[in-house]
Amino acid sequence: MQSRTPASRTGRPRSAAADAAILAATRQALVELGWSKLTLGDVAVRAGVAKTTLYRRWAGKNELVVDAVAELFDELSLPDRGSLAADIEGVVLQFAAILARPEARSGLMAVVAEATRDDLLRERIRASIVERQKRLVLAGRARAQERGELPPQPDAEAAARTVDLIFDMVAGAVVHRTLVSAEPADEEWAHGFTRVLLSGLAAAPGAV
Amino acid sequence: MQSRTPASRTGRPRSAAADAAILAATRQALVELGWSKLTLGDVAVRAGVAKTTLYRRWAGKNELVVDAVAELFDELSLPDRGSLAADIEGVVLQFAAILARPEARSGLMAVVAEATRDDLLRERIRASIVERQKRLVLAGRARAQERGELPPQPDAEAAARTVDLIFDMVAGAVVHRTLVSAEPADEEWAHGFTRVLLSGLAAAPGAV
DNA sequence: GCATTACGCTACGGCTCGTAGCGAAAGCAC
DNA sequence: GTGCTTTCGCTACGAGCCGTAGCGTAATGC
Repeated sequence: MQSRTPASRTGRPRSAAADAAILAATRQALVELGWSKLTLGDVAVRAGVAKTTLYRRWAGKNELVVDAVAELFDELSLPDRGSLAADIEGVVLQFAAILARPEARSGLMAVVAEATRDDLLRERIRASIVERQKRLVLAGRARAQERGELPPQPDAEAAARTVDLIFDMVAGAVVHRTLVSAEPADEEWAHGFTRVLLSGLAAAPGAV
Repeated sequence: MQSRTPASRTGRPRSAAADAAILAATRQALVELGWSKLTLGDVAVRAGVAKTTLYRRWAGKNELVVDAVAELFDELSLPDRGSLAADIEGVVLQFAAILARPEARSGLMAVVAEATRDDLLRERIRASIVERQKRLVLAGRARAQERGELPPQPDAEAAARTVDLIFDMVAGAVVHRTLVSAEPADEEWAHGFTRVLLSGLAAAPGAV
């Protein structure tokens, strides 16, 4: 979390239960209050912890919310569904399920907005959230190449660019659908999205 | 802006210059301070206006920033570039140019995050920002169908779903690329994106 | 002129912030 | 057990911002 393991072998250890309680209280406060009305004092009361304890562990609201939201992405996994199309739909639906939670909706976008002016915060988000998502894209792509559904890309640099592009397309579309358009990214939508992503617009725009 | 035109035919009229000064000051404050540290008192000082004047016109920080950012989208247009691919690249690059501005980056995502808990705010964003973007997608699609690049879709409901999907894919990808991945959505990226959107992943994943 | 509305200015209570200081609690080494 | 170290809960504090009220003045239409 806060990367505190170097020194301090003696003395009273930090309560792991307090960490869990604080992060859970943060998510609860995000649901009930939203980002802007969330205060650290309120979180401390909800968690049954002194406000000073909170400030000893996190630098501020931004870092706290990033960690609280990051835990929601622990459940991400990519079971092999047999085809590239099915794998993509699986990733989309898992991501959509996380973004369907109100604590993820109000928290995630807010910290991304703050990260536009804070490089350390953006790196924290990248390491604890984005990287986990990207791993799913990499895994799905590797499987598809083994199946022969996608041609191998020997050029490492070009392959990295492609993965980044796909990742931005998948994650961006789900986020935009959920937060801006405010419509659910359900199975029907995921199916249509996968069809366009795989075959393109010109291919079969009619059928669903 | 604040949709104040119904009554009030007499009395001192509201200063249009003050509106412009306030919105410009808001954008400047967004650049220098970011969303979370922006205060309405500071904006009032920058605009050379009393703080009470600000509160008479806008309900709060959210509404003010939406209007300030919305003005950035006035420049959106879609000149006919002769082909669907070129039109898409044009839309992507125009959207990317707006998101390259720091006042758009920190402001837009923040209000979207707030809108997850405020239906009126989301409607305000939809009407003043999203709708303008979507019009470009609709125009590009209509042109492509006239050219024969895309088959016509007689089913109105299915056509609307397709437009929504395309819109979420285009806008979402640019936003994610710019804000989350924190990489520029330049011409090379727009080119690769357009190729995937039109032809799909399986088609030609190698060449750029 | 008169009525009406917008403006600038000042002042205020209320809330949150982030920190300091203190005594008590919970571990480890001996 | 006795000490040493670190964390914890609690209280209190100055600072800053919020959103509003009140008042006198400025700019319109009639």
